[in-house]
Amino acid sequence: MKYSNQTRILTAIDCIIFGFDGSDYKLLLIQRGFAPEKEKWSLMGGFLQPKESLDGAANRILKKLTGLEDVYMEQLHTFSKPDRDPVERTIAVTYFALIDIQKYQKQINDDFHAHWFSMNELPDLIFDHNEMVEMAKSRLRYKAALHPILFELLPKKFTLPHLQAMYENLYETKIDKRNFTRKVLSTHMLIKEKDKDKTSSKKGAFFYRIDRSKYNDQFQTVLNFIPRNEMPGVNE
Amino acid sequence: MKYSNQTRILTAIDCIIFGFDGSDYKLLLIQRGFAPEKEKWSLMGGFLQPKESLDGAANRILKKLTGLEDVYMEQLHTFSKPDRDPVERTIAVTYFALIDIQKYQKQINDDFHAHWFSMNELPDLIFDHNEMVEMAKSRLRYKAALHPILFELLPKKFTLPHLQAMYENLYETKIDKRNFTRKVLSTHMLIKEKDKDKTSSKKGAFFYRIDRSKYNDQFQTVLNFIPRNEMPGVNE
DNA sequence: ATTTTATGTGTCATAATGACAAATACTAAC
DNA sequence: GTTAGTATTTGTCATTATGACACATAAAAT
Repeated sequence: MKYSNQTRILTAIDCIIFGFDGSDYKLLLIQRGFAPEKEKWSLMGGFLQPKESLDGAANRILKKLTGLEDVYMEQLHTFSKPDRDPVERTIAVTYFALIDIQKYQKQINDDFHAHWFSMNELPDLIFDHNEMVEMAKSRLRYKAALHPILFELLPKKFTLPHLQAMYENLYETKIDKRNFTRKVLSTHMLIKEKDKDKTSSKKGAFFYRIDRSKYNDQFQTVLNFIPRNEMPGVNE
Repeated sequence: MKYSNQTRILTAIDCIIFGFDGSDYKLLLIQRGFAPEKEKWSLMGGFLQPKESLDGAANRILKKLTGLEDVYMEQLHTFSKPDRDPVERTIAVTYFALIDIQKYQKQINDDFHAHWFSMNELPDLIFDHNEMVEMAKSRLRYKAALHPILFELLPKKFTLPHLQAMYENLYETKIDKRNFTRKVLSTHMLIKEKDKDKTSSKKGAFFYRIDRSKYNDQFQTVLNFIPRNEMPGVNE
């Protein structure tokens, strides 16, 4: 038994993959290997398979490109303009993923000619992928203003200046060190290590790591690391 | 030209339609008119048509049931378990809508045997519609804690006790009148009317209406009408 | 005139926030 | 060995936001 007189169409999954290299946000893009728009830059994607859920497909696609599993990923939005893919009608379900750029850099499958682009210097993308990226950036800014989601971009050990740079960069603002540190440490989500990162200063900055249980407990809590009046970019 | 060797499937749209009758949150459900699960309660839905976007489909479906247009509606999530519809593989894109329950005219279209159910006393729904409703409730609680979205449920004129009841009911908490009023009025999104609602007290409560321009300006702003520690239900 | 009932309003103590500058640890240069 | 240089680290104070708390008021009903 089937539903009669209804149209069946393709379902694509596209992944917006974020990284942070210490000073800039990056997006992982690939060079499309087939027509149309061959060799143009694109999000990593694929088609939904018969026995697969969307979450399953997104994870499959992310793993194919990066070799990684158990990555932070959430469904973003489903795009559906009738002519968004000139070949054939396709709706695209987008996911956005946050990965530790160090961890994944060497595992990238280069079949796809993947490349990390600075989030602020992206090439033109195929179809409606520019629009997808804009929505993902907007969602990231929104969510990061309220939840400690940016921690997903960090390596196991990181410093407070590193963390602060991540927030300053995302909201294009300067934050007072003392106030920022106070707020971050008051959550008790960070554990101070004994060693320092000496790469960026002579004095060196202490490493910290995430207290995973505190992090998970407080993930839903509405935080406020950024001064409220410095959040003009927060909207969705 | 087509993509070869890929599976094409049905795309459904399902709408979670919220209302507030002055004391309780309601969901508008219909009795499914065809097999399988005929006569079981269900969300209002339909299939995506060839030349239609998802937003277009959602609005079409909402209008067919309620007669209403220009309603607050946003895409919620796309559901995709391979066997979620026993007839045939279908992915379902859900939308949630907030409407002024007074504007809904049942006589407009009773082909669907629609009925408003209390949000806390819902019948069992077909397929994965229970899960959809749970996600919508969760999203509503989350978003309403941060943005003045519940105003979309209100009639043109409403009272402060009416507004407060909406928040108290959603978060199952009591809020101090004085503190609530202070916070709400400090946004300047409300305009006091000269007349009163006499239906719920002898003294009567002044009507207010929304200042649309202030409302639009501040919609993205992160608000805090509910005491933070009273928001255990806020998560997404 | 009195009672009744929901509405409308003000104060205070505490917590959170933003603004602000000096000392420190280490390296490198002399 | 001393000094200079640079990013890191840390504390105070004034202002604002918040939560806790109780009584007067308007209008209808008796």
